[in-house]
Amino acid sequence: MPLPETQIPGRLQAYFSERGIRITQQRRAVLRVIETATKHLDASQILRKVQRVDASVDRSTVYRTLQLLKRHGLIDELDLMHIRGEGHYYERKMNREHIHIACLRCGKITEFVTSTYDKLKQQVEKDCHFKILVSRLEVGGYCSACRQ
Amino acid sequence: MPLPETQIPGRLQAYFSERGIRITQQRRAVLRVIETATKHLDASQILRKVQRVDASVDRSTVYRTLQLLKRHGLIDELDLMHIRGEGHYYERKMNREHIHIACLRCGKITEFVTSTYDKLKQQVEKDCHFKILVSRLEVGGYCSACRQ
DNA sequence: TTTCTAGTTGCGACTCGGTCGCATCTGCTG
DNA sequence: CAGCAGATGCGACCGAGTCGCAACTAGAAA
Repeated sequence: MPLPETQIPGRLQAYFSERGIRITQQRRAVLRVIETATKHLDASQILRKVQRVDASVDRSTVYRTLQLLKRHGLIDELDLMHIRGEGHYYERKMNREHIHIACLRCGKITEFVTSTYDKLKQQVEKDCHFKILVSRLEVGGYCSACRQ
Repeated sequence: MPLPETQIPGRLQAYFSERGIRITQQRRAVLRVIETATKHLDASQILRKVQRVDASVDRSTVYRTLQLLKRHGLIDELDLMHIRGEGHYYERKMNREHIHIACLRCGKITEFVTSTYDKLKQQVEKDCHFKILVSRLEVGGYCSACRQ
């Protein structure tokens, strides 16, 4: 019998409890929003979604949780070429790093995975004697629809 | 690995006068600072350097000039993995796009040019039917010195 | 050389993303 | 179930960047 959905700890929550990081109601809500997000969210969007579950959650709690996740390498921070505003977008860290392709006209974000990216990072590590922990490749331009 | 200084001084100003963009004392000072910079500067560093020449230049003039340069594709805007603060860094657009490698411990920024990067961008254009105008690849990790 | 004006500037007020200090509260372990 | 380290909410704060407006100026035209 599977547990009811609210009791299934997500991957992020599992990571927290394994490491003895305290899981609070507020954190659980933030993690849930990030885990179930279908697109890139910025901090204020995350806050709004969290507050639909628990209206008392504060901005700073969301920011602090995002910092925590970033420090543990569980989320990636994106700029998305500053298409809308100056803030950052967040997404769960995926198994495979991918390229973010942002259309400067319609604002659509596409993700693209290719082994060439992995090769490029390997080359940087070798040629520059550098240990890569995070990388971010963002591309801006016009998608095929907008070029018509 | 650092790029050679191949830029002819005054190119930005030349671009302006060719296009009939008004050249003011303030703009001249900002362009000069950007053209003679030996490292990546953020807006407030540019302002400080400009004010050493003309103390009356205002923040907003620097920001407006940076916007102008960005719009004309004459400078690149960098995040540099937010090593110090949230602001942006600027550099003259080079002939060849390069990767920015930021050491998360000592803060050193290295630039790296490779044809693999060009190939990767070509692949994105082809596979995603996307016209790339700007791209930004930033890498964070530990340099060889900091790993000792 | 002087005149004229569209474009630029300085200023101050503002927005917005993000941080911090502090009093209060709460997961968690014993 | 008690104790407390660590998390939260709140409000003040910070720094980056923007904007409206009156004053100024580069540079074309006379």
